[in-house]
Amino acid sequence: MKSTGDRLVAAAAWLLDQGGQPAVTMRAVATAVDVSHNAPYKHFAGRTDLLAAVALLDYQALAERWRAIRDAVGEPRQQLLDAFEAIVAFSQAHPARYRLLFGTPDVAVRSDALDDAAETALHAFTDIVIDCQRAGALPSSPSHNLGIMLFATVHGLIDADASGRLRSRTGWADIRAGMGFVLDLIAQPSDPDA
Amino acid sequence: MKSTGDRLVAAAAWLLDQGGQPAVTMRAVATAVDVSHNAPYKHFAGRTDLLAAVALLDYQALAERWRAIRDAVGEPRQQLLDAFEAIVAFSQAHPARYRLLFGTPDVAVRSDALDDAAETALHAFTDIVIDCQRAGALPSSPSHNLGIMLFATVHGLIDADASGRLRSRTGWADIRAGMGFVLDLIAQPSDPDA
DNA sequence: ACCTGAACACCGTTCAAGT
DNA sequence: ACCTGAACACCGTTCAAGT
Repeated sequence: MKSTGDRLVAAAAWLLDQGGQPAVTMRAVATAVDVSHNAPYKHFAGRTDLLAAVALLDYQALAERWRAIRDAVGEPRQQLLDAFEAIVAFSQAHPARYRLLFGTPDVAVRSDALDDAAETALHAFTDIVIDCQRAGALPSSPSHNLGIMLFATVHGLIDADASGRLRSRTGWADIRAGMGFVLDLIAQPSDPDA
Repeated sequence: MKSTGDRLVAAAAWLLDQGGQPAVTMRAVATAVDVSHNAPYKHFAGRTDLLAAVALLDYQALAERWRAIRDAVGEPRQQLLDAFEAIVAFSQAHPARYRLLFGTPDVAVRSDALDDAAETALHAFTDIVIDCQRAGALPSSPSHNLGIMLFATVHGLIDADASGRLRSRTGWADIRAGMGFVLDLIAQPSDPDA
């Protein structure tokens, strides 16, 4: 049986999926777990802390997913496209939770543990970028710069898509098409080591 | 003398700058304008409508700014960097208002008028991209695709910077450095028409 | 037309108890 | 240790009046 704390986090995640941040009231979370409206305060300091707990789990799951993609067999370039696909899929299945992870925080959901988890996730992503560089599918710029630039671009396209400003302007069927466009733009025209 | 409606919009923008979305309560806006707590409802349907009015003005001002940059004398590539600089400066001076324009909306602030204004602003930005293409400073990909991709990337870097995950990972002094990196990555290695 | 005051149904959070 | 019930100071929004 899961602890009350765990059940509160799960309920908060579920409410985020159902109705976004506004739906995640402490009272609704408590009701979903069948405790009194203020029992959550015995497990979390407040609403911000509860949301941070949701974000922590999602960062960890995302890092895990990216590591699994990298460990699978396949071309690095395809693994990078799979990594894009993974984050795009998450952002579409759980928009409010995606925003909690990568959106500019309105209510600052920050902590050292959370920053570490975000760092670890971005590290798993960058590892795939590094594999692409080694395979000659991406230029040999500093990996951290290239990694954060590529992630910034998917993130930007995700936001543009979510706000409806992507499809109408570009003719791209989806964000995947956009990232293919980006990779083609920056791919080495020819492998200098070949 | 400005109308009460205009003064409410100005007060909302000011409150966004001071304390972000949470600070923009209808009551605080009303108090700032010295009217009763529900007078705003005689001018706007509700909080969402008031925020939309702020966003509309900001979209228009941004479009104006980008047009001015394009009309100034100078190299297209430098104008593009100036365009990046303009949006970065706005995001740093008015983070909550920037989020209102380009962040994924938690409370959907949307309307046809707002979509049009956003479209117009992105158009002004893309015009500068087109000038760069004509000057051979950017590849001749479809301009809409290139424009939205470049905007997505600045936006992503702005979010990464705002959440503190930029400087620590890349060593970039600021977002301007990041966009210089991006332009170098996708710039034509040599002008084929030269 | 434009504004006010009272009121309603919510919130997050705190406090004093209960078992 | 973990939970409950009452309470406080807020919200957005609505309604019935006022000028």
